[in-house]
Amino acid sequence: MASSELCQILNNANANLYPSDPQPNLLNMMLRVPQLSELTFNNNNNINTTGPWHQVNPQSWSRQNVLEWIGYHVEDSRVDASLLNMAYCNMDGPMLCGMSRDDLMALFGAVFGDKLHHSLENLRARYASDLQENAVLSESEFDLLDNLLFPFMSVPGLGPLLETVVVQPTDRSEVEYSYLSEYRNQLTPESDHGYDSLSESLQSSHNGSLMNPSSPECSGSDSDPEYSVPKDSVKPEPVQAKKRGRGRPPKQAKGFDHIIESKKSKHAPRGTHLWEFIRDILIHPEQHQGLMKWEDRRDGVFKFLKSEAVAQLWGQKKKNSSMTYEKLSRAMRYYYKRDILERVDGRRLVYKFGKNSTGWRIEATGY
DNA sequence: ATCGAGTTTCCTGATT
DNA sequence: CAATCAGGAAACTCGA
Repeated sequence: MASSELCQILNNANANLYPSDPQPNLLNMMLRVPQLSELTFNNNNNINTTGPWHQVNPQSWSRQNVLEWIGYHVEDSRVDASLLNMAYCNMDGPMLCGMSRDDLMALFGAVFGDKLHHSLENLRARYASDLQENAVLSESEFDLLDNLLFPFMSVPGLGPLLETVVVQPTDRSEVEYSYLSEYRNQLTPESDHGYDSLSESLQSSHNGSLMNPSSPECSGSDSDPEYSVPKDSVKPEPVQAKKRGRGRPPKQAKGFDHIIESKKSKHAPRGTHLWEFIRDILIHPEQHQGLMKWEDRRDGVFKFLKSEAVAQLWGQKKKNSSMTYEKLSRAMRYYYKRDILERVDGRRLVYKFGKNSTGWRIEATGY
């Protein structure tokens, strides 16, 4: 997709959203249609950029920083990004900091808006008490961010957009289409109500608050474990038992090859290793209630509460409907050799993070 | 084209 | 008995 087309989409989306009726005060300031020049950034020449958002005081954030920050929380909260309107994201740090909790909740919905507000307050407090505005993050913090930021690209809608808007390398058209086609391929006849594509979702008209809790669209996304485990969407009887996914081919063809197009994304996204997936479930318990729990938070000992559900989630993430705890646990056991996990003897479903795993420690997660 | 990493799948046997 | 653990072997994808 050419950048001009993207700009067109954004402009159309905003024109649809805000035809003529002027909005009051602060909101009004934000409803200006973003111009391409404001939304594109050169890789080597970060106009509008002051640095990574997590290293800069929110008061000094550029528009790009704000976009990245929102994108981070979209992924973190498993929000269906196709419902986000980019116009709401079109603000810089000072403007963002001028918004009240109510403003954010009005724009982003009660739950997500509140989360954004909470995050913003934390960041502001941190920088208020820390004069080193551009302090370098610890290794573990960087590691965590590195792992958490990359999954943007797997957020329906926002992923491709952020790739274009935020990263803007020389040619992303293939990547964008790869992502979009992947999302489409994930849709099944039963579940085909969440989103169609970035452009369609952006061009559709959402009135009022952009997050509508009652909307069925709010309850599912690719990385949205509890809400969209495709219990009944597994397609039986593949037309043809062709090679699929990683690993030794199953004896009996399973899965939904005919749904997933053979041409997959060339990228193996970072931050998608099994242990990272497990870690992220553990450090975001509010989003994965009852799946896993810490046995000893300090020492990194954790337990599977719903082993098969976690396996299903992992399978969902890897687009492998035949994943089981049996197989997942085999992969877990391979981590012992690499000191990513340590053995916990005599306790079923209990594992412990090893010295080569990162990002789970309290000081790194804040949880 | 090749290789290594990181799984995925299957399997057998042991343990809880 | 079912679920889980252990770990070997082979197959596979992806990125380098």
